[in-house]
Amino acid sequence: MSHFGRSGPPDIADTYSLLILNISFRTTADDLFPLFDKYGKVVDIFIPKDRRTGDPRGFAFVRYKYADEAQKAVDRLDGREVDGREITVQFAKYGPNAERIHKGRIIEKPPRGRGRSRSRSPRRSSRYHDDHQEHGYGRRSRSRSRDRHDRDRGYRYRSRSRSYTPDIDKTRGRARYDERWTRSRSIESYSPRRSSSPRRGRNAYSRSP
DNA sequence: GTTGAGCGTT
Repeated sequence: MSHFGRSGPPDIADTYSLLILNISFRTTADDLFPLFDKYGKVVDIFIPKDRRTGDPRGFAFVRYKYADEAQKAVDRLDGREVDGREITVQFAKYGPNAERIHKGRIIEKPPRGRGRSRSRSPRRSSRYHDDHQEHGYGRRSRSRSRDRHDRDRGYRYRSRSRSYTPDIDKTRGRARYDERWTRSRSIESYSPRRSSSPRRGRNAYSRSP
């Protein structure tokens, strides 16, 4: 039975979330359920996936009903070999709503609105500190190897390409692909400034020695 | 067919 995550989170009121890292990309909740359920009562299992490609990111969340069972599972399944890879089991640090989690359990949010003294000065101290954070999405690259793969292919392709005739066939195929991408990109974000630099392209006409 | 630091939903 794999009705996990089929209808969203069932109940995260009194449940302890565990984070499973270093799992195989093909590992599913069904594969982890019998493993974690053996050490305790598993309430729900969720494996986040990429919304663009839809591929799993390589980690899963297992929610236990009791903390003692979760702790045991961490101590037991942590470092276990699953699907040929060693998985890492530990308590979740953050929550689904970006909330803090203590010992795998979500900390209740503080009541807002009522009881808040608005008579206080509007000046805040943590504001400046938070501002120091980087505004850009400097997150870790999900797959740096994949990028390298693409780049490597391009590099090899360029180095290998030394003829003029066979390029036509490939150029045509690539042109169509680029057109499709250009159309998609035009809708998302259009940069007229960029297009207004045809000179650069001509200037960058570097001849291969 | 692949990859490998990290923190979450139809």
